[in-house]
Amino acid sequence: MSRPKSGDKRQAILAAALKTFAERGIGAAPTSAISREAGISEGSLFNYFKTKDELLNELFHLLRMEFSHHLEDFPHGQDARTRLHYIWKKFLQLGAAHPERLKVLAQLRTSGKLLRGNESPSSAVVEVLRALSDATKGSSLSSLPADYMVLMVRAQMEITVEFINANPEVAGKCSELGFKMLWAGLTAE
Amino acid sequence: MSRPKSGDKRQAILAAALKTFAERGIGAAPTSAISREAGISEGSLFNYFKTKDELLNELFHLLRMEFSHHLEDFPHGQDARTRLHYIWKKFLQLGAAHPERLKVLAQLRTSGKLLRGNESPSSAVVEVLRALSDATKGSSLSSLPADYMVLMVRAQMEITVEFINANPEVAGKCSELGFKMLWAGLTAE
Amino acid sequence: MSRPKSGDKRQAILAAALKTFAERGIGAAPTSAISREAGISEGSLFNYFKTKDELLNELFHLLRMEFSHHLEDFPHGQDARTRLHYIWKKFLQLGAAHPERLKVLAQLRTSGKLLRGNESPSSAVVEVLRALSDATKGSSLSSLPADYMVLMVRAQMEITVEFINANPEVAGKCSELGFKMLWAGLTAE
Amino acid sequence: MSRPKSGDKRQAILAAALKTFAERGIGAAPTSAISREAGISEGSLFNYFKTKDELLNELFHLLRMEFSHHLEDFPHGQDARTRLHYIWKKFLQLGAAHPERLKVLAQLRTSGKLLRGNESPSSAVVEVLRALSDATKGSSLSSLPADYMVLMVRAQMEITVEFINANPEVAGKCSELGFKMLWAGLTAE
DNA sequence: CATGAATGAGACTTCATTCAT
DNA sequence: CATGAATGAAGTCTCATTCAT
Repeated sequence: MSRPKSGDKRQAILAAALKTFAERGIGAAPTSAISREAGISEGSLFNYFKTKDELLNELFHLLRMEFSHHLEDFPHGQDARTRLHYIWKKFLQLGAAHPERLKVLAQLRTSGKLLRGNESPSSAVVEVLRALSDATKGSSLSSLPADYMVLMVRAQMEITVEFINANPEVAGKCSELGFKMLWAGLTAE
Repeated sequence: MSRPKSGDKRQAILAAALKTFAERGIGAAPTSAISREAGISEGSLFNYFKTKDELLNELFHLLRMEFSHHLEDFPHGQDARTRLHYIWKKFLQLGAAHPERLKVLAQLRTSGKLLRGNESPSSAVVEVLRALSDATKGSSLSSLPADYMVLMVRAQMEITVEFINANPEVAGKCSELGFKMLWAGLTAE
Repeated sequence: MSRPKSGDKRQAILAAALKTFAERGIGAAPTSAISREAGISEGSLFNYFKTKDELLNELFHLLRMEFSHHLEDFPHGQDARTRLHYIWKKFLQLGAAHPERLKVLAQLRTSGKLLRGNESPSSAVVEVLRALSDATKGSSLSSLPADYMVLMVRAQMEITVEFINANPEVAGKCSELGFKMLWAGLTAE
Repeated sequence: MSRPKSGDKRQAILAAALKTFAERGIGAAPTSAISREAGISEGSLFNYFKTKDELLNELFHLLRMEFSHHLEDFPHGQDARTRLHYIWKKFLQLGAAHPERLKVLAQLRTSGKLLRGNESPSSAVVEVLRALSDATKGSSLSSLPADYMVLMVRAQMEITVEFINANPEVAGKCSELGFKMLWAGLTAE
């Protein structure tokens, strides 16, 4: 991570990148469009991010981190289902409020530009891991790799957000029954 | 008479595109690299595909179709679980045998270059729909949109393939327990 | 000039070239479009014309010659004004009937692809020369180069045709008064 | 602050385009040749002109404007013949001094790439219009469209320049008698 | 640090021409 | 002779990145 030169400007660039990538797709978003959107000069962008790839990686990092900021009233003491349900609902809320974030995250993941090391678990993921561990305690599923189950959960949440954004009229039903499916799967047997 | 436009060459281009996209990512795969890989001249590619976008779409179409060709001994008469399990296993087998196919399919889906009409359900999807309809009959899940459930199933299969390719040592366990999770979710209550 | 292989096909190509050039402009008219318009294969065109430039030159030649075919009832015995007026009217008639011909002729002249030798006077030009020579006999204008005056006459006819095609409602007036101007100029003093 | 976008460079590009178009024809003049001639990189050209077509249009505009700059001692108060003769001579002078300018202007006009709005009359044309209006006052020619007569005058001047450039030894004669023809035509009757 | 002009390596695509069939 | 697939040079334009100011 590079040392901030002007935190504001750095944030502005990342926000501009998010917006531009969401609107035009990563491959079709020139750095010039990002800097214009950020209100800075073309050259300045490269004072904050050495290359476009570095910007991509830092944006990816930021988007993953941001989710954790929304877990402030996480119900730490409660049972696994309650905790997982909390994360599920938060994820869906954020997906509805900022559809572009997930879209860009998905693009970034398939872009082939991400460096290793961006994959260290965020605090949200840590909570998911704990909840999953509790949920599957004693079941045969507890022998599955934790990473695998996290991916599963994330995939189901992402699909649900995507579908709801495309079909808002079924938001309630998908949210409710989607979680029921998820939980039933996790507690199989 | 002139040299006939060769089906072989067309296939060679599609295969070269698949390979190049898998290796370098769609956005970073120039048509020149594809034609070189296919062993033809740069101009020839455009005798077979008017545009790079057209090539993308036809490759997408091909990859989707190909999966259906592997369903020849599909157990039509059997119960829903058996039929879905068959598709799950086939998907995992193909994912293991041709990891690049799924990677490229995912890239194509997020590329933003696909035309409408490429989205009509393949015969594999039709079977999934039927199996899901049978599986959820009488459950509250039957009120979920069919599209949503198909996306769910696909997502879970893709995640599983991806994880197995990255961690081959847990292939058996993930395949078995992954399907158990999926089925338990689908038959909730 | 090359020996005809199939006169019909040769004519078809020239006609197709005329049409295509008129519709799209010489620079934007690929040989493939011409051969398609002519109903032959792309390669065949080059059996009749070694290069595109050769086709251009032969078309130019043809268009110039064709005008002369329309002078069959040329009033050979009459006075200079009558003869020149005959040519003026014929030129305007043909220009109205086949606007694309003049358009293409002008394009060919400014294309920079014409070989020398295409400039030998057509029989129409010969008649113009004679009429001009008679008209200026005894005037100071007779000391002007004959080529210069021919160019002048042609330019005035071309401008008139072009203007009439763009403004058909003033065809009669421009035809009549345009010739009056021309003749008055030629008989100055 | 950055290097300012230099007016000089812009002029250099326009001059290079003029030269390259004159030498090779518009259609055969690649932007790479223009930028090389201008002494800049291939990409830089597009910093000054978004498109080759834009360059064409701006060059056309420039060439038309430039002519008007040479009318500074235009004899405004004098009679129509004097004023028209002044324009005739200026046109011939400039045609002799810069033969490529007229060649390129003619090419641009027939290129089919000019935008509307580039067609508003230059100040030179305005003066021609006034002179023509005065010259034909009371004659039957005054009923001709003004545009038509302007085209006529321009065509005669262009032909004369072209002929003189090809045959410099008759420059004086063509200039003098050419104008006599023009004027006699305009004042017919 | 900010700026944006300059760069030049490619990207995609077109097209005249050739030549195997 | 006819065909049209194959070619590859060339064309226009884009864009990440650099660097003079």
